[in-house]
Amino acid sequence: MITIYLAEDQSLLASALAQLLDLEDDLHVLGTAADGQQAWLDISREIPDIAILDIEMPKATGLDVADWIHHAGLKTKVIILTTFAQQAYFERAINAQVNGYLLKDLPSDDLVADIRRIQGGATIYSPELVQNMVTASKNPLTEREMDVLKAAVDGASTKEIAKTLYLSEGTVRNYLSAIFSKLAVHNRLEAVHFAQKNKWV
Amino acid sequence: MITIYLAEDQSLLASALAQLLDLEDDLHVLGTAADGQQAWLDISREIPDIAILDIEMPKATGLDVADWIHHAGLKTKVIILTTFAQQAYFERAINAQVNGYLLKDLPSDDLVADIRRIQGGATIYSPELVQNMVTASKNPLTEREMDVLKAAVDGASTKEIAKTLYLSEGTVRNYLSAIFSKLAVHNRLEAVHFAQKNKWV
DNA sequence: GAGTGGGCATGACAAATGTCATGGATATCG
DNA sequence: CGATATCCATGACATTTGTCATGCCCACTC
Repeated sequence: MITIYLAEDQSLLASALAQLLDLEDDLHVLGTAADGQQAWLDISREIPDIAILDIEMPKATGLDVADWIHHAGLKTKVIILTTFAQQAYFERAINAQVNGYLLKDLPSDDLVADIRRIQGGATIYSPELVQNMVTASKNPLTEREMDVLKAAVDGASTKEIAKTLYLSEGTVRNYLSAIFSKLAVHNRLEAVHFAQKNKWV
Repeated sequence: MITIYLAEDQSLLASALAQLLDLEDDLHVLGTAADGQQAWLDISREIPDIAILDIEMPKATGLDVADWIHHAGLKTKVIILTTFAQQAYFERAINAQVNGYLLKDLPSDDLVADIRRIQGGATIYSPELVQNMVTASKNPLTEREMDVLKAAVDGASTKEIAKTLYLSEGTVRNYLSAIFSKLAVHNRLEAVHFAQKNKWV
């Protein structure tokens, strides 16, 4: 019997999936949570065979929980189950040594099959993501440039950015100009769009 | 026996939900689709008792399909099932006279119960949304202002906007200024954020 | 150690953006 | 009808934003 813990903040999916998995003879859902904190509390106490974690959840993300499980040395195998193929997320998940990274864009039968294979020792990454890893546009911005860009996404003025980062206004404008140049755009709005599209922010 | 058609582009949720609903003695899932076009083709041919439609799908949204069902005068009852409580979506759904508007943030057992009640003639709107309808911020922008704002969201310069809308640059700047004033912001980036948050664009 | 390249920081200057006052057209109300 | 209000459109002006040349510091290479 494979014991499973499910953390997913969209109630409909969580409850549907929990019921469905429980119908399988060899699977048993120990519990579910709608936020990362609760998930970690339960997982660390019950030590399920498999933890299926959504990424975007209140209080703590699935990646946070994956880190904690990894650092605590639990035997629980971790499956990240998320909506989109986000490079940054994926890289972090690999570092946390998750056993599976699957997209919600797969049929539930496949998920069941993957759970069994992962329990058997396999590591399964969604093919789309592995492919992406090669082609994905690397972020060409320096750390400081990212600081400035992050400070600018919400529409803060040069003056405000300068104040929060303890820079002169000219410096802030210069960073932004460098960012535009690297991203091949010509104003903040376009730069923010670009960054958001690539999930840098 | 209540026949159901399910349109949902997230495969995992679609397949999980389909299996789950089918387990109920009095429910039967005729079919599923991952895009609006396919959903309409099937629904118009098979005329299920209930169509459960996600909103954001490829090719045609669930709201498009709801409109078509309404105008074709099918007996099929429509349930919109979506993630977030978006006022604009909700209003359009009401105009299409949908029989239910539910959020994915509810347990699957509740969904099953709501399906039965709707088949029995009830109309069920998510309480969050009805409440929102009262407090929701109405869009204070004029038609022309919206034109300008839409032209500006992708980072177009004043000159570009002026050209596409056949206005002088001064006029474009003036519209933007009026927009900022009405939205209580001070630059394009903030205005775009505001508009996107309220789903005006 | 000299030379090279990259990141960090700045100020001067040019270009784009935001604000304001104004005028015409149209609709509403007493 | 006149008074009032709203939307559309514009140009003048002030402010903010974007570009460029420059200098410093550090790491790497020859």
